[in-house]
Amino acid sequence: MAMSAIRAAATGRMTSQGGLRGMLYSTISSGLPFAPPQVNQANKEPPADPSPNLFVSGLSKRTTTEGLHAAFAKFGEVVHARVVTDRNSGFSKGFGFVRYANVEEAEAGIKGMDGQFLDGWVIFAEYARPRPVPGQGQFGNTYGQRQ
DNA sequence: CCTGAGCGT
Repeated sequence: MAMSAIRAAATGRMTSQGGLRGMLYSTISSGLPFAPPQVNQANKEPPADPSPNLFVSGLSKRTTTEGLHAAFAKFGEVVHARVVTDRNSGFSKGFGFVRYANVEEAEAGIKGMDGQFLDGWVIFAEYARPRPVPGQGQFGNTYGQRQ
């Protein structure tokens, strides 16, 4: 019904998956105080390779790791979840990462939480990109890599 | 911490 319209507008997938990410804000208003970041709908960029690692964006500044974990735990076993916060101040950057125990759960988590409301903001969930790598990094710690 | 886009301490 009405939710389907919001769902479609939130995900922006409709028929084909365009590469639009940042497009929605907290409220769907007719007049935005500032112009939208991008209107590039001809961008053909594949989301990412299927992995248990999830990249969640569009989070509220008040959303924390616990809220993210609790939200995604409903669709699968969340091994680890983290909301990326600024190292200098410690405030949320507005996005985070969620790692499921399996890729199927990750897919279920995406389909379950992508375009949904969390803390009053529409969040976007997609597969996270593989990190440069391990061992020779800056921290040299086994924080979290691909399985 | 605001303008919010974006792939991590």
